[in-house]
Amino acid sequence: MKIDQSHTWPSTVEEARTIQETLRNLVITTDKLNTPIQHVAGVDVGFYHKMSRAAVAVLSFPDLQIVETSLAYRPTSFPYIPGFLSFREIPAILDALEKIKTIPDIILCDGQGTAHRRRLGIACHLGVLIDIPIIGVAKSLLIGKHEELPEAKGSWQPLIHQNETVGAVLRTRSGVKPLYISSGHRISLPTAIDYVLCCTPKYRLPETTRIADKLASDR
DNA sequence: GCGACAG
DNA sequence: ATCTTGTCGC
Repeated sequence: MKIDQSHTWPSTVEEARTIQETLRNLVITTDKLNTPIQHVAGVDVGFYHKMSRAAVAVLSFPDLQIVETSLAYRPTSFPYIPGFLSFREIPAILDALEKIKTIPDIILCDGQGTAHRRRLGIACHLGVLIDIPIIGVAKSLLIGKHEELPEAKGSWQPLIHQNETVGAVLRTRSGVKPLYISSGHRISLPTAIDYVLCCTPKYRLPETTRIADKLASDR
């Protein structure tokens, strides 16, 4: 797919913060999906030495079979700073997405969406840049609080930050640590939860992210 | 000031 | 994220 990479990336957190404050206004948290959903994709990034390796895995939906994958390498140019993950990972992800022929209807992204201090986690940032429906799927908490969660698969609780529901804590498998789900772009929280569950037939993590994870970190 | 802190 | 083998439990 064609991707506009003509913009420059910030070199300081101050600059990055300003970009977040600007882009947060472009995020859409209502459903604007292209139906029917035929393809879902997972994206992830692995690091070694000073290189970033981004992986994209496009799966058919709802059967979740691999349709296409891509890998891209690029020097890591931004450090990991909580709240600024997107500036470290997105450049390589865009390179990998550029190589994909099948444009996914929904992307599942490792990390938070709106469950972010400035409501612009990596899923929102990436979503606004490529204008594709995207869901933030994080394995741990960045911000917010929530009530205790029942042990049954499918149960969830709203994730609250500054009196606002910014995401959901979702049990994707009984008796296992929950995932933190939030809107990235062009999808509502309830719909995001539905699709995450559809992509999680067997393990804690969605098939999309499991495959992308493996591609990004396999040796 | 102190502790927390996606990947 | 990454460093790392076997082992306990369903």
